Amino acid sequence: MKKPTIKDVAKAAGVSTATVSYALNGRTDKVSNETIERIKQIIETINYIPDFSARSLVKNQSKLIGIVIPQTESHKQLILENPFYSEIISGIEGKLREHGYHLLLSGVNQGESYLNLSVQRNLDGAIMMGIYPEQFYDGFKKIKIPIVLIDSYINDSYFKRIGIDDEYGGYLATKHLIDKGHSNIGLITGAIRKDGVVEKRFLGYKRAIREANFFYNPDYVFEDSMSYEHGMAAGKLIASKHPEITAVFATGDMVAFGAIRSLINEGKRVPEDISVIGFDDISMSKMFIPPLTTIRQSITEKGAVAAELLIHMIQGNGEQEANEVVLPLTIVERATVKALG
Amino acid sequence: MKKPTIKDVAKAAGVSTATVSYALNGRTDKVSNETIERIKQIIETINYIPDFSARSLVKNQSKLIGIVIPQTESHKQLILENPFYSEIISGIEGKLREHGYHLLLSGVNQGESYLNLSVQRNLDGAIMMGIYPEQFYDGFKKIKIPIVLIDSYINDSYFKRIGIDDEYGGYLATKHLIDKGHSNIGLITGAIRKDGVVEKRFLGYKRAIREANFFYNPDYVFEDSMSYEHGMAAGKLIASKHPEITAVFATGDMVAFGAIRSLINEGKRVPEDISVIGFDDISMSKMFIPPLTTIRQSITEKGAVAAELLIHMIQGNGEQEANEVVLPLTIVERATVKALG
DNA sequence: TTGTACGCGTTATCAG
DNA sequence: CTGATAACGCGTACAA
Repeated sequence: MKKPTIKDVAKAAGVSTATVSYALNGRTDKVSNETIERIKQIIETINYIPDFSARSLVKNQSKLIGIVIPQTESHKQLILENPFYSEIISGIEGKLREHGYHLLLSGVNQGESYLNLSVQRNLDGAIMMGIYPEQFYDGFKKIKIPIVLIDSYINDSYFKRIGIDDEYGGYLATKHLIDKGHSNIGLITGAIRKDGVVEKRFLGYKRAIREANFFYNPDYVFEDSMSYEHGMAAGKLIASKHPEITAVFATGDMVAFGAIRSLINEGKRVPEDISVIGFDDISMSKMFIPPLTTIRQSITEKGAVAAELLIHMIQGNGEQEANEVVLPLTIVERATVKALG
Repeated sequence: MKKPTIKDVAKAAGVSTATVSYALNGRTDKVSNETIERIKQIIETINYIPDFSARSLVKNQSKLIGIVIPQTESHKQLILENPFYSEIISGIEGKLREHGYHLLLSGVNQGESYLNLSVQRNLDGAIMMGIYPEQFYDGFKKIKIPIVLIDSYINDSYFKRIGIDDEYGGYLATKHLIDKGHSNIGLITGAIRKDGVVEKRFLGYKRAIREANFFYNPDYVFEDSMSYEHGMAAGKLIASKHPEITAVFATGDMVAFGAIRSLINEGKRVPEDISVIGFDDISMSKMFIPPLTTIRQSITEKGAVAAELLIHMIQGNGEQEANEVVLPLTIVERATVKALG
């Protein structure tokens, strides 16, 4: 048997579909309480479940939220291998569900646009991570979909933002190394792009260096991608070409893992010979051996707050709220940084 | 301006909506090629994008696939912290998208059922990981939603299954340790439940032990949850109470990480004092220090194949295909197992 | 409370 | 053979 519709309920209850609809939506002004009770009974027994497609069509809201995350080069796969993203998604999904929304997780094929998806599926909103070409943002503005940006420094009041003070984080990490007596401090980082988080962390690094009256040496920054592999490559370079470097700030934990690995491969001990500090505190960081000293941000909370902001925007309570939420940062000292001398 | 509908296209093209619909679906038997061309032009210029909700309503297919993954106790959050799940989701999403489907990622609130979601959203199919109460499976059968089970030993021809030979994997891991000269081999594992993957791995462990004519000692199996924390706890126990154990088989890589960590904390060296072998080969395993020796399965492929199976079922080509796909297993020797003596 | 038009796209039926 | 008309799927909300 096919699934029951609102008509079946109406028929069984001996009322009109309108009444059922009102009852369902708790419009006590439209239907008497007794009728509501009776209808609820019937819904129970025949096991009626409203169809979201139909609802979406008439109410023009899908209760569906999209999430835009970077993809692999080939655009074939999401980079969920990076635990940072999966943790944040966890946070988003939980909060969304709490408010009756669902999460549509999709990458985008070559050439196509996420905008298409948003329109097709009638997304009520979307959460974006990473930075993209400007036209990408413009597209969303044009179709008026509420957007929350995670870790973005795009300054446009159309979007709400949630992030951390990356510059301060970079400063904090570097300062920590300096306080421990290090002066030749390497930076291993993903691509430094304008308005990206990495740029800010880099800026913080430089500020700490300058503040300590050290010489900022561009040769000490190893910039490529935010990946384990790049960490490996940079670590190797440092071990072989820059033995004077005694400490490294990796702008992401995964990068730090790679660096530590190759440093050890090259015969260095961490932290005895060289200290490493990471950034993010993904769940793996405390499990790593040695446990990673890093700048902690609450990743799951970031996701949850992003979801909350978005829901407020969707429900129209967006104005009375801050355009930007900045989450706190702390340093968590574990076992990869050692005081010098 | 609001988004263009099929009517707008029809008006602009001077044809009926039916014609536009036919053109869109490439029904060359219904519309002349020229008309199709002209309509396509117009669609381009006014930027028309069909609405999936409307489509879903009439075609009764949503192009939406659900995915059921275990949740944390509180039912608040998905366990995406375990990279195993995120990697598999990566694989699923990529393949789904390739075929024009999208992924709905949702946990389930306390008391509610995933069935509700499936009906509401008109899911075309779902992929399930983990094992659940029987009624859960029955529900899906009742509403006739195609389901692919990942890592399940539920034997019911209604479902297609994708997995590995877990018993063999458990055997392989244990045998490897035995071949390296170990005889007192501990097992650290998640809950051993009937028809679960863990049970099979456990069985493989026992088979290898018996085959080698060793004594199977129940005291050597540390069963709790498939978590880093349990690995830690078990490792500590082994170090303190069972110094005679020289090798450990952890039925999941995360568990192995935890075990190694506490073993080291307790002053043991891995692998010099005690060997550890894991299971799964999540991407983190090769990054771990020391790199984890483990039983490798292609997690991403598992997801991709699951998606493919499901799509075939949905498209009705399910019968001509195997009910079960078993992916290969290999042992990857890294640095946590050492030959004895 | 109810009848019903409506939202959007599909498709069976009918006409040119 | 090309194209139009109209009913339909499901739930909502306005006018009565």
